Amino acid sequence: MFKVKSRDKETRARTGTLETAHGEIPTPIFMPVGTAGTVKGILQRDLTEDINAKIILGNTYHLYLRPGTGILKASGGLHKFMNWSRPLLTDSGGYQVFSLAGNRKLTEEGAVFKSHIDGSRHVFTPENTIDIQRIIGADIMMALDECAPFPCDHRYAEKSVALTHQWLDRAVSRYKETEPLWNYEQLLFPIVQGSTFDDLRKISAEKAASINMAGNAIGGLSVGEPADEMYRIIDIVNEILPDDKPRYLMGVGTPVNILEAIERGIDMFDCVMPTRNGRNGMLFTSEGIINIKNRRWIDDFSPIDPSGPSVVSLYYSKAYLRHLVISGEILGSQIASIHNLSFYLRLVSEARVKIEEGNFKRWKEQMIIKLSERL
RNA sequence: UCCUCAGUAGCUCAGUUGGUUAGAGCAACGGACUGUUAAUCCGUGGGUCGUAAGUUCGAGUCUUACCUGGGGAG
Repeated sequence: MFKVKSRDKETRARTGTLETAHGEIPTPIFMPVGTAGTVKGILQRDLTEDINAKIILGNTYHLYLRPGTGILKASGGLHKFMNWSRPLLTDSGGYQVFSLAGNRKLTEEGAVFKSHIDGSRHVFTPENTIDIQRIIGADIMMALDECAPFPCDHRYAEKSVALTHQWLDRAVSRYKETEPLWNYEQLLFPIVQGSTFDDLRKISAEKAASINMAGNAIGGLSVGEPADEMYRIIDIVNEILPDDKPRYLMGVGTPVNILEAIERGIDMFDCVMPTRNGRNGMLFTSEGIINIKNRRWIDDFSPIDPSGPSVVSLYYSKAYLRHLVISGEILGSQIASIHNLSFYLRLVSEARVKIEEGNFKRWKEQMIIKLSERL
């Protein structure tokens, strides 16, 4: 159940709450990515207490291959398995089918793919990805889709959308004819596709809206297209997606991307950027974006981020974090990830406050400038 | 003192029977990363080949002397 709390007067931005079986999620929200049942390098305790993540992702593809549905079922679902009591969302594996391009084949039935772990053959269908997500016990499940590559021609995109829609119908049927395994409600979100083609995006948004699920997702963006293209598509799609349901922009993005999308009416985000880029030395701070590996930080003993999105941001210096990352120390990855995730969570939290205060637009314009700066 | 092995990039080392602008890994420096196949990947700089002489059309490669280091003998 989604409730809109307040709306920005100048833009499509809004705040709200999404109720799930494991708790209420304030929106707009950023969801840390925890592919294999872990947000890489971060303890669940830090996730709840320091970062204050309201919901995290898991991935059907990865969890299905390892540890496998047997263990997930025996453990009582992913929440229990990983000791996470807040909401979970699982991606259907559609994106993996896309990113494993060389190793898969799409058929009407589903996606045939080879495991990146041992090369074994598997098939994902709209039906079995629902079944797997039932076993995982995700509060929000995603329908299997095809994430078309960019660039792709209209013909390919049209066929891809048709396949995604056919799969969507089947996923919805399976969803409706099955019960949750763990005695709590699981939501299912459809995914809008259509590459950068306005007509296909409109058709796809209408399709998603028509099946009347608890929320809707936009996929197939930030796959290489220019940011302006992405913003344009978001505008087109959000014009059509129901306003009283949450809109989830999958896989996005940079802090700037997120603010631009919030302005356009997006409520939910996920992205590997704060964790992966953090591990690789990229820090998002109130002072700008920094590459902590650069020599210039070698003797900068000021806090990682004096504005302190997390305790580690204030507790450790840039010079120390540089030393850790340069030395390949695990703690470096952890600190960078905790800081970046906290930065992202605080960014959306501030956005919520600004929307409610009625000065989102002005705040956003100022933030964009700061967030684009590279030090 | 003699014998022997070795000296090539900051480090550890490749470099065919002599044959073009001497390579690698690591380190350094910079970059990429957007529903994670990523503690990953890409790029750049850096060498009087221990020194000096010789042989040769041509020497990191062969010869001689010396210097430095390892091992051995006395």
